[in-house]
Amino acid sequence: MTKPTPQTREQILEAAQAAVLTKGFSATSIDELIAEVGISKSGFFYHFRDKTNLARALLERYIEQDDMVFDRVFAEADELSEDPLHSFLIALKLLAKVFEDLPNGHPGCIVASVCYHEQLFDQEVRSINAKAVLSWRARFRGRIDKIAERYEPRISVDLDDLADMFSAIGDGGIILSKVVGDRSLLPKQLLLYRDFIRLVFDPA
Amino acid sequence: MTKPTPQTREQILEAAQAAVLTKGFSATSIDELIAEVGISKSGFFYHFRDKTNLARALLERYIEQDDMVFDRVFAEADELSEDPLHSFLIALKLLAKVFEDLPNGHPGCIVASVCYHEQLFDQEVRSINAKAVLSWRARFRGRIDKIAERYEPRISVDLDDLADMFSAIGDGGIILSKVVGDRSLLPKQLLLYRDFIRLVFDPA
DNA sequence: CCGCAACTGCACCACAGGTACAGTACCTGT
DNA sequence: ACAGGTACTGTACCTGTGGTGCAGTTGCGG
Repeated sequence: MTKPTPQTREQILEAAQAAVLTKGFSATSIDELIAEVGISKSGFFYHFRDKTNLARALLERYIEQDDMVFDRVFAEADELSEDPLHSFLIALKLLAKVFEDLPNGHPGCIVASVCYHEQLFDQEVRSINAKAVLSWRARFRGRIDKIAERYEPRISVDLDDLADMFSAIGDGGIILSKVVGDRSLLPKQLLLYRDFIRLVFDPA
Repeated sequence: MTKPTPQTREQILEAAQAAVLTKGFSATSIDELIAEVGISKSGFFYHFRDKTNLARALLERYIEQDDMVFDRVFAEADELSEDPLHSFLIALKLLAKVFEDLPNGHPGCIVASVCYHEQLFDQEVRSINAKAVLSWRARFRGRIDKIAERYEPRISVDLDDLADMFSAIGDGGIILSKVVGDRSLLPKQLLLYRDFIRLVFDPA
């Protein structure tokens, strides 16, 4: 802990993430990463046993960062309202704003990228990926449960599906934004999800 | 036209699509494709100038097949109801059923795959990809416009965003299904989009 | 001055993508 | 019957680079 956490490893991961999200995992060469970071090939293999190990680290780091954003946004929203519905609606608005403020739009979701490379990785990486999506479901399901305790839904909906819808809209919105080249599309989709939640639960 | 359309080319594309969707484009080798189809390397290069050319063909073929499904489903729905809202709701239900009936779930969306490989391809491929998403927007926007002519929306929504939401839910739902390994998630998400449309426009 | 973390340098191989061509089997129009 | 196109096969060859192993080095904390 006396060490400031080896930053070379972090630099490699940062470079790898950007490359993987724009060209795919296999097309991301180790040579290119070490050139960008300024280390030797052996230096790379000191930090990562092999390329698959890099993939796992990349995925775990992405999920961790993602969770931190969610934690922060939900905490902030909870401070602004005690009501579970209003807090959730505030959180979604804050989240939309976070994505809107990213200067070049959302760079891409590693979970989605891994999904479209699944046969390249071992069972463990795929299982980490699945666990991440299920943890998002659990997080949103928890919020929605508390909303449903207080507000009668206007239509009958499965609450797991409603929770999953966030992940779907998120990953789908990222793809939309990237493909069309319009970074406003992701936040707009999140706000549409917010409208749906409001229509389902808000009696007003 | 007397020829039954070279089926070897189609076999290559079929094998390539399955491989690309599960391992990514770069990890899909020409050697592996020709082994599966049972042709020689020269045979491959007779059909495709290079690998990029294969990618373009793959994308164009996917978009074409996708459009055909949409055409069929919307035509079927139009026969069942003259009302634009009801026809749209029927179409979404039919579409959910189409995906539910796929024995192994949706194999993946080439548009999304290309999106996560963009730097690998030239401007033309990326432009084809963007055009596909915009054509989905136009298709759904057309339907939604007709609904909005007859039904006053319960909340104020941007109709382009509402149209885009289908693409987002579709691509996001595919990822969800693939990652969690539950093929029911995609159709469930489509039905949730249907619920949203109903809540927005249906006065009942 | 020991020992560990964090590297560098070098050698190596398999294999993928791609090129170049010559040859062949079959079908079609004239 | 034969000219010519389509749809290939076979062979040879070249380049780049991904992935790996391992021996050696540097610098810093204790």
